[in-house]
Amino acid sequence: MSIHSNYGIIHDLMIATATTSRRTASREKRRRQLIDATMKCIARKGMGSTTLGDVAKEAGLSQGIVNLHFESKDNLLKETLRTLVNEYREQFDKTLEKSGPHPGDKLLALMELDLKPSICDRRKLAVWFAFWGEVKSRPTYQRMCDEWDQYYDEVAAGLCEVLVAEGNYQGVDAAAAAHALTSMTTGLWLSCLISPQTWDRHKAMDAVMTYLHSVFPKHYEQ
Amino acid sequence: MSIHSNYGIIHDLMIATATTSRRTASREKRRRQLIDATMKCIARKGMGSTTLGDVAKEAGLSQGIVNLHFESKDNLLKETLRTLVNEYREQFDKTLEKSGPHPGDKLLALMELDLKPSICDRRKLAVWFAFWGEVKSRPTYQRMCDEWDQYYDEVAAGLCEVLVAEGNYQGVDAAAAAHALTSMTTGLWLSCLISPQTWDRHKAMDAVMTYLHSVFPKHYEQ
Amino acid sequence: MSIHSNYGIIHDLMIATATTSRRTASREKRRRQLIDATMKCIARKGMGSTTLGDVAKEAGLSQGIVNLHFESKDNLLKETLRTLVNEYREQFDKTLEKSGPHPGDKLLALMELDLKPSICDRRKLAVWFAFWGEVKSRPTYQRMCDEWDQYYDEVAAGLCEVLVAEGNYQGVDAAAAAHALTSMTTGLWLSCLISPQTWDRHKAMDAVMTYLHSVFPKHYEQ
Amino acid sequence: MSIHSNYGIIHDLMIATATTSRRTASREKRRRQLIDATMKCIARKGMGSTTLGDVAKEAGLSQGIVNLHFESKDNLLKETLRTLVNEYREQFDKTLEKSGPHPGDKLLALMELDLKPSICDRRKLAVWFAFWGEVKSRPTYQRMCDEWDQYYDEVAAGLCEVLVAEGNYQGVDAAAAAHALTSMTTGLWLSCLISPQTWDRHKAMDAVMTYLHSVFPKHYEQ
DNA sequence: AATGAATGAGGGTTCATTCAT
DNA sequence: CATGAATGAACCCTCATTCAT
Repeated sequence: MSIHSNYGIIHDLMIATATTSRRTASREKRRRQLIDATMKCIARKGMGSTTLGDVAKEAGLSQGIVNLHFESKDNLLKETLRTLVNEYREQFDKTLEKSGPHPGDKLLALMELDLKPSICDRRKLAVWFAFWGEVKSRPTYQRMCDEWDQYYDEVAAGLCEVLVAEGNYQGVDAAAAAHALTSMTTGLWLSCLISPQTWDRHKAMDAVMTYLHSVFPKHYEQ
Repeated sequence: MSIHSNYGIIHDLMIATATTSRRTASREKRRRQLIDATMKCIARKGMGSTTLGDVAKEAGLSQGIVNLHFESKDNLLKETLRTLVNEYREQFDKTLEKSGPHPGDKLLALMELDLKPSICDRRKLAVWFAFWGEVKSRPTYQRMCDEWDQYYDEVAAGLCEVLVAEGNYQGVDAAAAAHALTSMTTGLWLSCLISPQTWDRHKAMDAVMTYLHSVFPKHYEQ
Repeated sequence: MSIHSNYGIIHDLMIATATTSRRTASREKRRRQLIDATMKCIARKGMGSTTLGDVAKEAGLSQGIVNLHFESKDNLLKETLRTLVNEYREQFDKTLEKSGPHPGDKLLALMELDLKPSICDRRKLAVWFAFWGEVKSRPTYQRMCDEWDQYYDEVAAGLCEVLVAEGNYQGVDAAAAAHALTSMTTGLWLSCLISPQTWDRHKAMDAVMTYLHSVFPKHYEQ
Repeated sequence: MSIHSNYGIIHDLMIATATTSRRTASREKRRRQLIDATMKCIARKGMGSTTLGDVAKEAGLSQGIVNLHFESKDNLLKETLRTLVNEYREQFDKTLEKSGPHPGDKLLALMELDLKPSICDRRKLAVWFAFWGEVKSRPTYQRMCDEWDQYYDEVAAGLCEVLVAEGNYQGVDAAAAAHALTSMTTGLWLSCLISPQTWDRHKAMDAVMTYLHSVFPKHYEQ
């Protein structure tokens, strides 16, 4: 499968936020402001303890504001997750685009992205894990996360395939290797979240490099 | 560091449940019954939507029962996490003990444990992720998870060290490799939770084997 | 008491709407438009569930419009009741004026008016009953309804008096008979509202005729 | 149709309240207490302005009590209407049973019942009208009121039929006469509600007697 | 030890009202 | 005049907790 295939898998995730027009500009800005406040609250107080009052206060607005713009708390959370995913995806795609032309460069760039300060930040990670913690009981969350994961995996698998072919690595299942890699970042995020004193982005990057070097020794130096 | 060192790191996790005596036997049984019910509810409804009423109903008991045995909901959840960790630890230690004598066997056995049906089960994983989702805002949860992670990492690192030494693998940081491995299982769990139709325990095990084979080729066959 | 006396009893009910001038013509039109929308909403959703938002939407105008024209919801409702009463009164007076010259004709015409489609319509009746349902706790409503009832009763009593005198009906209390008659229409309205499948205007008219024939056999045929 | 037929028409209205048992005795008592409080509040403040807090305070209990016993405000109101109807029906049936054996006696007794202090009381009437005011937009209320009305009408029609036959009244439609009668009480109730200074039970009774005397002169004296 | 009725604080939500545009 | 975003009080409802039994 080519690296560039299936980039549109989660295209529908974008639709909802695509309606920003001149007339609704301020409306969209408000929504974004509230979503940002929501993330901050979730990071600070946890999902279960985040009330609409907290969100409103965090945004410097009034009680009823969330229901005015999102109809319900449920919807606010859904839109927050959607934004979280879209934002990540944007950075993901931009990274894919701007990184060196070689698949090896791209794969490394993606790993670096995952461990960049803007992403591998405890506050942001807390929000991701908060949503993942509800995935089992919230089909909507599951679907959104699933779509994104599929996409990420396919891109990573595509890149690994090229590496495997290029390096003529014997007995390496590109898809499995790719997923091992993407799984690793999730696990490293948890470490950063749970053990911030033991783990940081740099140690995490070391672990990733160890892996890359082991699987694709011809492409990645120690 | 030896494989068998520091087994006592999370010893204090055990204290709370160690007071089981003849006189309080039924009390402990009730507590356990309620904790089991709590896990079921969290898996089914999510942490935020699990009420003490739900737990009581799930246990087939009456409304006030939780406060009678746990004083507060907060405490119930804390004890639930403690139980979750302890239970995992017991299986972990037993696996470590019963598996083949060679560190390579033990490492593999631990990986297999993580992907066993009794552990890599969506309902159980949902509970883990539910707690992880609150880690950032609940120092108590963080501490419990942290202690456990430290332990797991040290054991895995100890095993990897032996492998690295034995295999004379050049440029492999045993600690990093070990953590990459433990991180991977977390990520694979998330995949199983989020994409049950795409991922299952066996595909996850493939990813693990790919990794082991790449990092420790002399110890693990494809 | 003459039939034409006391027409001015509820004269003050008119004051509020009497200020229509050229300059405020459009203002009055808007008010009327909103009052109509209010009635429609009350009929459809009930008084308690009718919000200013509903009214504005029904009128095809914007949220704050009602407060702009009526200052408060309370006031809107008061004006709605006033309009309801005035409208009925206009038809009442016109009927009284245009019907045959004989009191017997007039009395019958009034009864027919009450059971005309434009009045004995479930949507309209729903509005009347909605206000009557609040009479006990709203002195303003009570006063408006009371004034109107007094007027209606006096007119009806005046007509009946003439009939009693003319027919030399022995032992008939004109006032009581009149009130029995006006009460009947109220009850028949409730039947039309509650049991639209059982009751309609024509059956109701039969009941009225049965009564008229019984009390004033010389004036009304079966 | 015989007087005694179809007494069971609204029998199903009774079912809901028939579950009073020893074990639920206190529960039923609470429900009744709350329903009584609800009626008082509706009479005093109106249906739209009656909050669950008002009801609880009126009952001398706490906020959440209503939802504990009735699940929702909607349900409380529904049960209140049911109680209102059942209570009336009980008095109705008892009156029918205990009154003199002759249909003429029974019909008169029913009219007297409607104008008795315990029924023709402004507070109680306010509750009836409050529900009638919502009938159009609440099918449940409509159905309950409708069933009751059908029953009342059939009984009254049955009694009138006997009178018509006995008195050989020419050209009197028993059903129409009966309904005219029952309608009248509704209208008289409204008069008592709206014009308490002008109307009272006794004047209302005069109107009823005027009617009875006019329609069935051989059975009722002036 | 266990029940389950009762409490009351606090949540999500609605909505009359205000006000900048 | 008219709009519609914003406010914030007050509602219904939930639920952890208490307590009499």
